Amino acid sequence: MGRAPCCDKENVKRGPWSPEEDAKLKDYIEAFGTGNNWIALPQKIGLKRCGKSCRLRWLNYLRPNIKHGGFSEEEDNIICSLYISIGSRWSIIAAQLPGRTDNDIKNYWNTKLKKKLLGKRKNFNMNSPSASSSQDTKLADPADDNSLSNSAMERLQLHMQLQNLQNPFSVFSNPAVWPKLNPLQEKMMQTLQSFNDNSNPLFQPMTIPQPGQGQYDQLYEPKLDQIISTGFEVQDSYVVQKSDGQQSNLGVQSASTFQPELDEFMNNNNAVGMGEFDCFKEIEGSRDSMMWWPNDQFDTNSASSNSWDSASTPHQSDQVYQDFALRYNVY
DNA sequence: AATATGAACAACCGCACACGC
DNA sequence: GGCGTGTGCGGTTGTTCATAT
Repeated sequence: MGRAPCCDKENVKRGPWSPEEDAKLKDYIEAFGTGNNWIALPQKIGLKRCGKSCRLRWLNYLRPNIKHGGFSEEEDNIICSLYISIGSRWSIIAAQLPGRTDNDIKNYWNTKLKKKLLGKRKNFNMNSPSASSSQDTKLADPADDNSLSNSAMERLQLHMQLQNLQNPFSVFSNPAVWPKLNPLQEKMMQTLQSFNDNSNPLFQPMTIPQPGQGQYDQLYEPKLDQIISTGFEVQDSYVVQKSDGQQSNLGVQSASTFQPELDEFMNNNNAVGMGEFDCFKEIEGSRDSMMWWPNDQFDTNSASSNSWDSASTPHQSDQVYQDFALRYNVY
């Protein structure tokens, strides 16, 4: 038996909200709050809307202090840095940008930032006749012009590097077969390599305690809560400013280390000499075949799914934490 | 001027988690 | 512990507007 629908779809209005509906919802919530029950709310105020729709409208549009459009360069950089680090965790990224919603950031990324970052697909298709013969390309559908990566290609490089560090027998352990990197990515790799010693916890993911273990509960869970909570904002240096005024350095080296290059990159400054990304040609379309996680964390039964598909992860919140822990010095 | 195409944004959908019973 | 329900989230679709042909 499937799950009961959250509302009677036949009798709820859909589509764009009218000013009158907005006013009703806004006035009520400002006066009485949501009552922790979105499903019942539309009935209370006489709106023929689904509760989920009301919630979305409030959170993304009507809520006070919401900013729309006009993303600053600084916000661009934060979004890009965090996307490279944690992927499409839009709610977490949004928590770093006061006044921005996850939906807004997601749309902004999909329509503008991604293109700004990766360049136009058509251009590098035209410029890379060899791409169709690369060994990885056969894994993609070359006719699928929408196969522009859903995750930043920079992330792919970082994950490949992690694969190498954790599985020396992996194909990714052979630099000779790696895609050619652009200068920014090369610097990322060099920096990551420099961390590759036993003293750096960044590359000891297998030592991370699991939920339920004392060390996890005492050290990691509270830290994760702290990271995910909205009570802080990111400074330029990625030092976390908590709501109580205290600062906590999360050590986001993978982001801050590359900030100058990222700034330059985002400004479309070609001083670093990358008009097109050779590595993107090489690995274009190979994302579906990539294992983004260490082998022992990857469910081979769902190998076709991407790394963010919860079906491939044993427990989403645990995976969120491990994702953070892999990239941030959360110790 | 009419039509096609693309960009931007709003809204919806379905899944998974949290939580109370 | 199992079940039902509300909520949060990310992916996707729909709509509108701008620009190109």
